[in-house]
Amino acid sequence: MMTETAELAPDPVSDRVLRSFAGYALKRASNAVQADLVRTLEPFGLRMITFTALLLIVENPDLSQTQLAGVLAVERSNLVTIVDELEQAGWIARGQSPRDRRSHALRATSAGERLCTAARRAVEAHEARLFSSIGADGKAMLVNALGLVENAGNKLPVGANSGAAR
Amino acid sequence: MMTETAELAPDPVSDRVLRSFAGYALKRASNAVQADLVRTLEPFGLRMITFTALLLIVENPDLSQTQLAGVLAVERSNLVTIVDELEQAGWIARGQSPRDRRSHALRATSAGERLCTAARRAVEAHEARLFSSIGADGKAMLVNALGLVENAGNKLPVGANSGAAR
DNA sequence: GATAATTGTTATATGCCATAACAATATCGC
DNA sequence: GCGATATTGTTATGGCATATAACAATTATC
Repeated sequence: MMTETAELAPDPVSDRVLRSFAGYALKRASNAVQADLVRTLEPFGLRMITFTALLLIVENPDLSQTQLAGVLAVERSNLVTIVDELEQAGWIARGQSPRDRRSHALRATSAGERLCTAARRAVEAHEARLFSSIGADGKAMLVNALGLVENAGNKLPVGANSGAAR
Repeated sequence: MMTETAELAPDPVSDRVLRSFAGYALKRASNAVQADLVRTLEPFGLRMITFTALLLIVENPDLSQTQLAGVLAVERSNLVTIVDELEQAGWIARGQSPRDRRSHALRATSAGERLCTAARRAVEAHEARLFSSIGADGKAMLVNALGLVENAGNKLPVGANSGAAR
């Protein structure tokens, strides 16, 4: 939980009280991993959201914008500029859906597929670099534990209406 | 890594390709924990950032805004409205620093200390609820592993200049 | 004493995210 | 078959978080 603290300041105040919360450790680790991921993707001209979108389009040719928005957990209106960015860079194309003239069929271009392959390798190297410190067994346990914690977080107390976490 | 996916859509596309990344699990768990924390703090009229600020002020009476901004990892300019919010609610007060007329000495009021105690208990219950699924040993291992991953994420490759993760 | 740095504040810009509204199109119910 | 309803993608807009710049008052340094 909580906001993350920086590392240096005159007369720094301890974040020891925050470190008693596992949620704080979770947030700090998540932020560090994301910051490293941002640095990893920057040379490819990709942001996290555009890399994820490209990867999903490569893996699911002809998916619609509504489907992509769903799996990315973003509003359809906010997906438009994400898809625009990938299209304008020449990495994907909006095709006509054969069954529904309202829909686009999103496909990666050859350039997009090549970029995706290269970026995915870089992301896998970023993951290997960050998670090698805890070993393969440690990583498997971490991912398993995170899944349990996520499920617990998404289970609401009695009386609360369910909603997607963000 | 990556953006999180929602749970329901017509013809949903699988996020299986994303689940191969541990960073994705990390982000999903972090988002679920944060969403639950937001729900936990809402009845107290606190946001995550204001709860953390209040907790730090309670634990460190007379700290300055610059110190608080440092430990919260926010810009001094953006701390102003956070402190305003706590002050206007009557939970903290900006006092004169005895040694430096530029500085404020931030202190919690009695009401602020009581609110902090109650909110902290609720946050501890939120943590217990979310992390009980992995047990005390599992939680300790998780926090340890997260620390290692965070450290690896903050270690930059040779040639990169160091910067605070966010 | 002059200069530089610090503290807190204000102003501003940008990006992200949410909501509303709409045209074109598809589906549903009668 | 037709009217009502829903869906898809887009545009517009507002709020929030975050970053940067500039400034006055004050402190620290040389």
